[in-house]
Amino acid sequence: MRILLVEDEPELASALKTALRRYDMVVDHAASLLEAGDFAASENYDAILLDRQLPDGDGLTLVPKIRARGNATPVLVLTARSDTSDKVDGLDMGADDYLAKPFAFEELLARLRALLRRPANVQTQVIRAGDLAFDLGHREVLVRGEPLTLPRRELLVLEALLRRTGRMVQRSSLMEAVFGLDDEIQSNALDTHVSRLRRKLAEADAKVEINGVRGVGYLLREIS
Amino acid sequence: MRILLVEDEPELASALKTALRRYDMVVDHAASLLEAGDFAASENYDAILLDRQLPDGDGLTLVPKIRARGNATPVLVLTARSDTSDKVDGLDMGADDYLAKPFAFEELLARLRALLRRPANVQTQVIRAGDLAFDLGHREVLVRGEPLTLPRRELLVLEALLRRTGRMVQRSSLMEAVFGLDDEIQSNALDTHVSRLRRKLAEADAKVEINGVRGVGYLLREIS
DNA sequence: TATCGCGCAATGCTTCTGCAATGTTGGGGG
DNA sequence: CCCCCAACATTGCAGAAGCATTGCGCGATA
Repeated sequence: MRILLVEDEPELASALKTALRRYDMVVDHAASLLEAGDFAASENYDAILLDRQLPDGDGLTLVPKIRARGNATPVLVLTARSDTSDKVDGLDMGADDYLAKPFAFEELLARLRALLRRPANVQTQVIRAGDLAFDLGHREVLVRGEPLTLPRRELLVLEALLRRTGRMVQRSSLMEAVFGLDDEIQSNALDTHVSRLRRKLAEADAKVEINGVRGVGYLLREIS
Repeated sequence: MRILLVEDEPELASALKTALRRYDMVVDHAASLLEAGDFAASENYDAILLDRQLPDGDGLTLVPKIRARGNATPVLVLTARSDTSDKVDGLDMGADDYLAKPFAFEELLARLRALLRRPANVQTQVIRAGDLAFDLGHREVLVRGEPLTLPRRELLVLEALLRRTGRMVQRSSLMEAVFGLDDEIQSNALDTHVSRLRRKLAEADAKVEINGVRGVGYLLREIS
């Protein structure tokens, strides 16, 4: 899951980023309207967290702009103002939800999950392959019922591959799933994670294997 | 956005169609399993809404069928039955999400959006010939649903030929497609790649064959 | 502060790929 | 009608490019 966080206050931004990371989200941070527009145009996000008060204008104006580009990414607006008229404004302009500051992080997360349609209490989606079961909602990997704990980046790699079990995942697409924009990667970090993941899958005897395809990417397949 | 709606109950079908149109989706409607199979084979859809109870059988059986043809279109299953075992069945057969009737239209739409938002499920162009399916976007070749991994140059040869299945491709045009303008090739490298590709296509029994035409170039034909 | 995750870089290895040598085919001229 | 040459087919090989693996150190986390 990839989130665009638009928030100019550095302290809050950094706190949110850290908190969201803990839920295995890849977070890109934009501190201004301008930056946010660029980010939203160039990447695919699963949701946008949007502050209204930004140095270069009202965050809300971003919404019709990206909607006009045919982008339906759910937007959750954060704001200090909380009267009803503000809320109506926000929703009218195409935002999907509205949260007044100050807020409890729990509530933010709950609303975010609702936007992403991953309510924790409802039956969550599980992807299976080989003896693996990846519970997308609980961010948990089971091998024949036994939990397999994986570090964040490896989990993201596995998720991206599992979503296309048996089929190619381009290298670029994997990079997008695993790294945010400000993770400046200039090495074979992805290969590293794949390698470590491979070892763990083999050790757990998960009955899946990750094949690399030179010049294209990776694919995960079930083995008997 | 192009949706295939598979639903035999006329009233519900028509209501859904109208509702989805309102969200700028192009909806094709199939009322039977047979019809659905034809539609899915001949068009590229961004998602399929699939009812299970159809006059000529269980809608779910459609899923493995289209997957076997190398079609990865996300499928959202609609059903009256809603016990957990049914859901697991559905997801195991390759469906992407599951929604029990009766449902709120809002929820259907949200789940549909969620499916379409997954970057992995962005519909890319697929060229078919014989038992081959070349997914241009993912740079992947499937033979009857099984991935066939090919090195870059052979992939380029195949792509160029597939784009003109059954018609001549001039040698010079192939050269350009495979080596680009920068590579200075001064050998029979192209012939080499064609040869290696031929062997792999034969081994995979892809039901296509590459014919050379002296002095002109190559063409790819389907064989029975 | 001890642990763990993570990016990085060095190393070794696999696979690709251009090339050339050799085999095969086909068509036009003698 | 047959031969010969040119064009294509196939295969082994070696250089190169890309990938896999591993140890290391820094920095984040608890």
